Amino acid sequence: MKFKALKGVHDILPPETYIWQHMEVVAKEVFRTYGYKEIRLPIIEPTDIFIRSIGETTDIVEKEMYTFQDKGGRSVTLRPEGTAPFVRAFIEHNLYNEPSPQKYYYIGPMFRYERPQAGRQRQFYQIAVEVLGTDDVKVDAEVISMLSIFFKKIGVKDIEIEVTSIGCGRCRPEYKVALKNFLKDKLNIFCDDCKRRYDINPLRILDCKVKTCIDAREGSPSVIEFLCKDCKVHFNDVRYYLRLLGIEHIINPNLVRGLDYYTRTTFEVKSPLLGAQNAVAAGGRYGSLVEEFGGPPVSGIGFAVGIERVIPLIKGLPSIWGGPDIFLCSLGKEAEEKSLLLAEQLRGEGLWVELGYDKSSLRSQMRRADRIGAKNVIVVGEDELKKQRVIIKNMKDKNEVEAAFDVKAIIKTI
RNA sequence: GUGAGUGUAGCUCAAUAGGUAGAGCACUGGACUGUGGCUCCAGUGGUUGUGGGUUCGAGCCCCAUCACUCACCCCA
Repeated sequence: MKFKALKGVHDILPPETYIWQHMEVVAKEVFRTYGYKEIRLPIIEPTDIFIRSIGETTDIVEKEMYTFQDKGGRSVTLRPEGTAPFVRAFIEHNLYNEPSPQKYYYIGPMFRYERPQAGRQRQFYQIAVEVLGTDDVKVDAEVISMLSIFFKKIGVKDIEIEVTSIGCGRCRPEYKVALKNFLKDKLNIFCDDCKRRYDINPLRILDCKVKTCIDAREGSPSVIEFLCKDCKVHFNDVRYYLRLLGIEHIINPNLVRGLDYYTRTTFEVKSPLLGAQNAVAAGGRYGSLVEEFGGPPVSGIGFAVGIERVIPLIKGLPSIWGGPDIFLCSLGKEAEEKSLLLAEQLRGEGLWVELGYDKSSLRSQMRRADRIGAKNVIVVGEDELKKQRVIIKNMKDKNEVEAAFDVKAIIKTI
């Protein structure tokens, strides 16, 4: 019987784990300079928080959630996204009593029961940030700027930032009506999916890739024209600050977000180098989610980066993948014991030290040292023990020197 | 959930008209009693995804099933 990982769930092995670590280190460092603090959240939550926030009729809730009953009969769900759990925690711990705005980030797995394909798995990882407690447009711009700087710092260049505003609870319904009116008499031209979307989520028709649909929606009203006065001012300010910060971006009124809680600013980072799933990060403002969850009437904004989607965009491995500082070759039982002790002492000094564990010839130990990329080899044999000295060989320039059988002397020599 | 493609060694792939599975890389060891990379040699490793069927005989043909991949839907 051979066991396998579940469909859409992957092991992440070295050396890829080094890229993951690198990405997390860079993210944390960038976020720190903006004042973000880490928050660690459960990956399992009461089912209701997702239904209430993401939206009852969204695909995520209708067919993609890992939902089951626990032994106490509660309906629980592996989180399909992070904002709802974050808002739950924010309110539960009264974090709005901290100085405003509150800035947090979290890193971890999300779960969606979907058919896997390039850039999509059932367990996937996100690096996400959330800012609560302010409506200030500068934050919208700053969040997008931080995201762009993060990509720059990890060396991802082939990306485009798309921004739009989808209005608020007042103006969006008006736009929906106007859009449906415009599309109504052309409905027979559209593909089957779009016909279905017309009733469920007409905004999504704007995102359809079918050529006839693209032509048919030509001249449709733009969400931006329908923004109410406040939303319009807000969006114009976002654009102003993005320009001020010199963030290259595209205004895409057809940008569609899948989650119901978004209001006003939404944005997406795409890469043309990826497959059909080309969004590497996405986010937006959520104006009333906190209040709907029983918290104070504060607005929030955040984004999530899909780690698996960014990985293929990072060119080459960071050079942290080196070899051991020292490889100890030993010959004979006494030498093996002395080497074991010496290794522990050297490690205590912060060095990466490997041993030739299996009794084998010096040749074979040397070969092993070479294969794993050891920088130095120390030979401990009978002669050396007798003289209480060791031979240190630099593997790169092949030079050999002698040193006293002593940690300090060895460190000084290498 | 829908559609298409692919399944042979750890990895990349061979196997002519169906005749009983091979190479390179990797790994381990040797040539070189205590010195790596190069070279040469050897070894480990496969019920050809699985189960049926056709056939004297199936990696190859047929059916089913599973897995993986890509795309749709949808999304990070």
